[in-house]
Amino acid sequence: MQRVDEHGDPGASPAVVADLAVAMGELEASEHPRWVWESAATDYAALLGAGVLVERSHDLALVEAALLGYAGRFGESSRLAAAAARLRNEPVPPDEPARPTATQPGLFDDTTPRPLDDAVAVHAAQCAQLASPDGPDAWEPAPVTAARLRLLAATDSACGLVAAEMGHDGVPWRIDVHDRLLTEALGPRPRHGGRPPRLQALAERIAALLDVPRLNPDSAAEITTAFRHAGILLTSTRSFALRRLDHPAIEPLLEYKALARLHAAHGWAWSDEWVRDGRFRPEYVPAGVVSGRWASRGGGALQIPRAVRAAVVADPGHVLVVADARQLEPRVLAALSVDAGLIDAARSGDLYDAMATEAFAGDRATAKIAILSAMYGGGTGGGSSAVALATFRRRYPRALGLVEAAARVGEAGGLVRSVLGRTCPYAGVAPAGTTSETDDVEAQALRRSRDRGRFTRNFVIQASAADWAGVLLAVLRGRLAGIDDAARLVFFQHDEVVVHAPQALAGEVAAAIDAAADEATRLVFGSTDVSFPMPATVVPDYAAAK
DNA sequence: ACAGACCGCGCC
DNA sequence: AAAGGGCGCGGTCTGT
Repeated sequence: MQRVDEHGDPGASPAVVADLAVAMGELEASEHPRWVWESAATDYAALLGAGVLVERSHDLALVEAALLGYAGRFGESSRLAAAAARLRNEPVPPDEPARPTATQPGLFDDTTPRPLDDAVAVHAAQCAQLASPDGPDAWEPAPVTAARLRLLAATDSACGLVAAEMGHDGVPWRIDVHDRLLTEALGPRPRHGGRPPRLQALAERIAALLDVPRLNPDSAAEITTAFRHAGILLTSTRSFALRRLDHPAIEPLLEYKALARLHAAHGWAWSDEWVRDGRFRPEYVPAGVVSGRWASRGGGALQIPRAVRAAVVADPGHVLVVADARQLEPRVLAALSVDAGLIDAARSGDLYDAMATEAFAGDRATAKIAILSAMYGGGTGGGSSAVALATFRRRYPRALGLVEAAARVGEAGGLVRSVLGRTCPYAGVAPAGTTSETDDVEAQALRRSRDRGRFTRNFVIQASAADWAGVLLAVLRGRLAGIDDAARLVFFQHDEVVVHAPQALAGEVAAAIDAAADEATRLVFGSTDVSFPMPATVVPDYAAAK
């Protein structure tokens, strides 16, 4: 263990302790320092196992990743060993292949001496980079100051703590409720795998209606052939395309697809694999997505379908406090662009409603399409979304100007950053399937350029929204710790949090979420007129939240 | 037989 | 109605 100051300079010489978890627990209680470690994903997980919680950290791997991105150095390893080797101008050792966290050596079971000097050196270098950011030219929606980049580093580090704690605690999950939901939808669980009764019945009905014995509805090729024999040419077997067709097999096929999806992705096998002791325990990866959104490994944690959310039930005497930031991305666009009209709309609790009243003749759906098209790069065809986008351009010129500026930079091959300095990667190779032999080279280049523009256009918004959500999470974690250890974040999904808490604390938790949203807004956007409402509902189970 | 690409769909 | 951003995952299909 080594003490360092806020610039990363070491003070006294390293201390050797007999029991690291005990020593850290004592220091945490007496001094609540900012712990510097390679990665909460490995190091904090071990500490949590020993029952020690910490307040603050500096996550070398997460900060290294953010700083590498800021410097435009994508694809380089953010592991401590790699960062230390770069500092020493030595060859960078290859990353070990990813292993499940449980089997990774952490602070507590590594038999080799920890590279304490490496950690001290890399930390000091990161502090220096955070104090005077240095990176390639990039388009920024707001100047990325040292203060903003430091906030990004602190936020990613805090999110590392939240992710480790959520992974450790797990999401409350009632397998009996889950089983009941599945049985109601699919029929009883088949004993030896295979299709549940309702799926089998639907498959047979579809086969009969298309006159193809043993037709497999999961096979796009078989479905396409079967419909061709029935006189219908399919361009795709996606639900939205099928829905428009007129054939008696369509309705059971759509039903089959929905139920088959439930069975395959979140059915009994999923429950067997991912739920233990009444908790669903996925692994969260903070900033695992280029935009800084979280990713997850295993169990599809960020895609829990509405159909099974009733299985997320609070423990006896407890409740779930569920809150999502309403229309987060449009509000981020309003705050970044300082568009007077959009800021006006963002004063309202329902931004789309306000836009509709102001500019879309009261048509909320069209108002929503207009702003989503602006942020995602839609409305380029001649359809109704193009008309909506034209109205948006006229009424909210600065907002559209911001995303179009970001798109132009991307089309020209440049970099863009989020409000806190998260930086988009350079264009990679064209994804497979986006080229065809009939295209000439220029057409392919043009499409790549436009795809890139759509990506950077959205990146500015999505990544800045992820900045805000990360700060919210970091602030909320601190506020919850001030209420009671029993009030725990158990789920986070882009713009939504779920807190599991004793019933008596529900009101305090809801107030903490509200205050955390305000604080995040002030930290990220300063004194903006845009409000970021995050109303909480107190529910017994997740399905009751919306 | 196995690996990786592709598709489709759940979530935001 | 139409088709634009980001993911993870399971099934099929294809190439070796």
